[in-house]
Amino acid sequence: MSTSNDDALAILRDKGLKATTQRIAILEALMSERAHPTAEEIHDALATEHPTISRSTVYETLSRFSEEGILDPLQTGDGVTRFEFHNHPHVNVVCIECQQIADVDSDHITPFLEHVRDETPWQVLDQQVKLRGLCHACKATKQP
Amino acid sequence: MSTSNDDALAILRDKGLKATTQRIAILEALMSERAHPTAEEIHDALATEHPTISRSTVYETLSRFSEEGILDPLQTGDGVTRFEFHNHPHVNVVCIECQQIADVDSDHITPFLEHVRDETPWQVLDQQVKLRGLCHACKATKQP
DNA sequence: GTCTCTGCAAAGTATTTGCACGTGC
DNA sequence: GCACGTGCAAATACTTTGCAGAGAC
Repeated sequence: MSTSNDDALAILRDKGLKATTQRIAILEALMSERAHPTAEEIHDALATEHPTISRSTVYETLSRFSEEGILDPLQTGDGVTRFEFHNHPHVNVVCIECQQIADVDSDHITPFLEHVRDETPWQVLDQQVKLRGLCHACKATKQP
Repeated sequence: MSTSNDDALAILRDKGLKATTQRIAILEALMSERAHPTAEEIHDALATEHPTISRSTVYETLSRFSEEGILDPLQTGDGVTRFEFHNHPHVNVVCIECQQIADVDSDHITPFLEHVRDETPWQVLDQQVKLRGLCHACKATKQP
């Protein structure tokens, strides 16, 4: 039993979700990934270890996890939903050329979000800061 | 000729886009709307005045306008893309119950975004801050 | 006159649904 | 044992494409 397996198990238990093989596999995959995979990519990535896992299970599991706040869904504008493991507040930067996504940590995020939460009369549950631009490689390609 | 018509015309000219009846209609609709309509909603809204406008024209025009920075596309998580006229930086708050969207202005946004731009090595072209939560009405319904 | 835009229908793609079976607790 | 989760296939919904004709400049 790996550590990440135990971690995944603990998270599921904590949320009162049944710890099935598939859910643990999906959660482990997302915890170890630094990428921001799509439902399809996760499905394909699990195909080797779990050849029988179905698309609907992956979709169902990902949306369940998102509801529970275990994952953050992220829409980058290319029509597919990407997922990342829910971390401390951070900024996602999306490259408009290669669709790559990176995370930026900033000390300014938390105080900023607190300000905004004070300024809206709504009850805020979740937040997302997204930048669009050009990554190193694509910037270089565009300006030779 | 209404003022908003002239405004729309000026924007199209400025971007070097041909000023067709359909484009002016779509742009006017989005400039006067305080809402954040979907492509379908825009198509339906224009049906009375322009019964022959087609879905593909609306989609094509909206994505063209987004490319040019005239509009901001906004994905709220319900699977459809919404559009708003490109304003000064602001925060979008999305109600997870009724899918309503509101805008929040905050003096803290611009300085915050400047900080983040300094903290990433990427070339930032555009930014979006999105909060998810409960609007007044839905909050009241949830906590009677 | 030229080139871009429009409209139609048809295709493509991500995601959801219904339902029978299987599995964790 | 019972509820919840899974897998399959088919359906749905949003968006895109190809192409002929029309309209802006």
